[in-house]
Amino acid sequence: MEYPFQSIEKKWQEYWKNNQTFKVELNPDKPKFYVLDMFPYPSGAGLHVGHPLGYIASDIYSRYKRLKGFNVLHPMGYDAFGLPAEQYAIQTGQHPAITTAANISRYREQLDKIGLSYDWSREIRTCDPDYYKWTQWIFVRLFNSWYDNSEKKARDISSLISVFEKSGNSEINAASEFKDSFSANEWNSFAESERENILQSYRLAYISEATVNWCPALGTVLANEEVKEGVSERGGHPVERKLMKQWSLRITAYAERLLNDLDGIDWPDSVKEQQRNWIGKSEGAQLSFALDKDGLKLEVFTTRPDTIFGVSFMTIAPEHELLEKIVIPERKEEVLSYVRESANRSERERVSEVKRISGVFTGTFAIHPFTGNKIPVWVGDYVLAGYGTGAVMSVPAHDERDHAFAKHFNIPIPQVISAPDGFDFLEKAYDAKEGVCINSDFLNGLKVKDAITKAVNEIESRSIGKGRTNYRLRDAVFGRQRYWGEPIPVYYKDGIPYTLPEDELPLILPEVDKYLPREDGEPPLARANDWKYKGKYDYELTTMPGWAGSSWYFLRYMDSSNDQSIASQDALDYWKQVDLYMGGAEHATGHLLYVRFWTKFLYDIGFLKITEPAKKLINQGMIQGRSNFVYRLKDSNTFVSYNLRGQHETIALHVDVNIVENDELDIEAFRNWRPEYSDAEFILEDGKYICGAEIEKMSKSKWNVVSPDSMIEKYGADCLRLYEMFLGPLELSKPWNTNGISGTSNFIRKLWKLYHEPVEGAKDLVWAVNNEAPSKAELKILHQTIKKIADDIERYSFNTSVSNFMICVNELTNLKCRKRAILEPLAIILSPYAPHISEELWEKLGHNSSVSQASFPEFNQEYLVEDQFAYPISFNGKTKFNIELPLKLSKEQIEQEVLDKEEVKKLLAGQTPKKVVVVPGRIVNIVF
RNA sequence: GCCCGGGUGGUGGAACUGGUAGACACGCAGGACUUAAAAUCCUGUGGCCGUUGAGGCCGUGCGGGUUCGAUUCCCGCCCCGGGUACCA
Repeated sequence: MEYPFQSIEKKWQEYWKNNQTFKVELNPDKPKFYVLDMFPYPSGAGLHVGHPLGYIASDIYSRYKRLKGFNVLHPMGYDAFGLPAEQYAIQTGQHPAITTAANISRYREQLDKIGLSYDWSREIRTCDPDYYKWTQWIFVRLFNSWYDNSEKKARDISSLISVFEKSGNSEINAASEFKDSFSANEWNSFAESERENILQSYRLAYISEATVNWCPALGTVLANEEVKEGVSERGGHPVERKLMKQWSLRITAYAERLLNDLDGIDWPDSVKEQQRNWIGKSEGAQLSFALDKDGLKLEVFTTRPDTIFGVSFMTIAPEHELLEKIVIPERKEEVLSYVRESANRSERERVSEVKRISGVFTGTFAIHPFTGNKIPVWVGDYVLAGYGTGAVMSVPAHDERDHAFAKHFNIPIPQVISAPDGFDFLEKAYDAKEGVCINSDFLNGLKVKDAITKAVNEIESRSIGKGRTNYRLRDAVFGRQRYWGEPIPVYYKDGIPYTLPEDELPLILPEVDKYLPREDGEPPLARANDWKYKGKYDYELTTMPGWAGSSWYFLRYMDSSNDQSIASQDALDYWKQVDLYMGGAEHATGHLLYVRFWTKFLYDIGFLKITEPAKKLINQGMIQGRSNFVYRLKDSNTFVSYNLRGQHETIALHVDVNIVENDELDIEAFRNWRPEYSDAEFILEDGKYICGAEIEKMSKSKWNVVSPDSMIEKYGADCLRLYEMFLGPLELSKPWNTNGISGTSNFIRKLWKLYHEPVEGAKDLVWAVNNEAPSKAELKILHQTIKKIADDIERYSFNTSVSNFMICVNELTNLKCRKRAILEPLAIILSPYAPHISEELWEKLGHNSSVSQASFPEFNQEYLVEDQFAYPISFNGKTKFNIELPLKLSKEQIEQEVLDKEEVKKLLAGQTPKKVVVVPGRIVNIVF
């Protein structure tokens, strides 16, 4: 019998569980290493073969680090609050906690079968009150903090209040939208509600009236990154703009630090770039244009103050607060109807009709601060209320959008920056930051970059405005009108929000009769009976968004059962931060930005000593599905094989890939698959039914889901692990094709046969490892492999490791090597990849502890030293043949030896080489 | 449009700092074993021409460049995947 993977894999999974092999404790004597997977949302569909890709890679890395002597923290848990469980609860009435728990146990079963070396004693679930107590705790801390721009850190709100009491707000440089100023006396005379209103515009967690993304179908608001192309990321429902009272987190206070600190972390460039774009820093100037009315001023933000002499009109957003005041009576009706029209445009329309140009002249003029010219003020929806000042100075010659607007409405396009010869300003704008200023008074002749500096200086010295930095990043809307999330620990007294005292946390999610919003539109938590703080104060009814629990979970694993704190100071000091973080690229601007934000906040309040959650991040690629199709003749139950389908009129139908092998349909299984196919007829080719195939997303509806369970049942977990790695580079997306798995399956059998041999009369293979001394050749193979595997793992090149193991086993098989001195180290280096078979071999080699406690063998260069090298001899760069030469020869000797060879002389045919390039140990190139 | 990735055999992919392109595997073809099949093992397998124990030419998306030598570096273009979208 060959390698019995079923029994052996089960045996070791039980061993690891019973012996708590991967349980880890603080150990100051060992260097630590923290490997984290992005924890999954446990969906009802279970894992498909794409999900474990990252888990396997990080597991290999963890196991490797253990062998290298590190104390490895490698935990797993569940992002357990979320919409699918709640949608299911709405449909069925089943409490989402029940569905979630069931899904979790299914996930756990699947994960266990893969042989992952998690320390399960540290498991967390974000929906567990012992966990979300601390999520709420962080919220309370955010509520009680403000951001001091001078010190560039968050500080306790009490420090702000004491400044207000002593000197009002004039000396405060805070991240706040509060514009007015007040004195200490005024502050002290304010009523409590008035004070709190002011404080709300300083707190890092605050409630405010804000335009939000409202999704009627989901009955909740969504954050910007949960909206993709005008529809909800989950479910694809339309999203509209709506003004609502909302809890938000002041992430904008951290914009600059979130941007700068990207330089210090080893994350994929694409993720860093996405975060940079999302934060969207732009430097320029804010300046005001006087209006020809009532002494009003229009504030604009521009990144191109160098083009200020090219302004031919101004544009303000339809929502601009000055609009009603400045529009002249004759135009009022037209302008207001335009404003109404643009307000009613849904987000989807707005996004899909980007190129539509619309706007209306307000009848008012602004005065150019330098020329004194009158400039018409327009309203146009291409200007966004939420960015900058909601108004722009339009320079059509040098800005694409202004150009389109000017062209559409026949507004002049004055050129102020020199452009290349023949540039047609009627056709498009010249927006490159290259050239010199022209027609621009004191800026004439300056290059763009210098002109920007000069213009800002001039604007400042004339007190028209000043240099300013703007960010695209918006504060994060934090409340969700949903049931299945962390309650926001806030109650209201006289309409003023107060947070619960920290020692009264957690605020437990109450039971409700239905998971829908109440009839009056209040969120589901309004249905909870007698749910009041101290029996009389209303609680906040929205819950936290999905990303709350995941914004700090990496810390909880460090000390997951601590009931006094997020984690003990010892644990935080020891584990510090994640060394390797593995997860999907889709979290680039959501989770990965929030977790950085919370980490910095916890640092500011002195809780952490680190400012970034993860040193190194790897995005594993997606595994796509490979769908199979059958072709049904129109209006019949007859199916025609792939290559014959052209002769008929057919419809392609997805067929379950699990009843197709190498694109050949299992006809019996197909008939049994669905009742309507039980009497299906087939038109075959060569006696087979061949299916069509296509690469698509792996999903139930496309019948192309391959589960890890079915692969493990058929081939074993080690084989699946190896194959997932063998598919290609970790970061690349690639389609799953089960066909190739026989390669790694063969490898495991070959490996087993290296340690075992057939014996006459015996049914099973017999243990065959001996204690003979290894040969030079065998040692060379082993040490080459040790070096390659270590190098591969260090650079996360797991696919090439698998090839290298194959090469090693092939070569040792050819040498019939059964020597312990070779095969024992091999079992260790293989164990991160194929832990079950390695444990079994390790035990058979006579060890009574887990191979995970062994040491990674030392690589010894001596075994690789060669004295001969087969030099490739090329002529004019083309390799013709090899010549074996001693490596100790000098360049000159090599050249002489090579030129003396008959075959070289023959190819030269009497010509004298112009040049001979000799790279010792590499190549000889003869140029003639 | 802009910003990232990426284009190598029939397929997945390899090639570390510019040095023998196609490792390893799948698939395919031929052979051995077998009554037969499966499994296993052996051989071959980039293309074209030629040979049948000769060899030659072409070849890493396309066009150019640098170099003794380019899949690798530079310039221009094409295609595919992902992100983003009026951010002034």
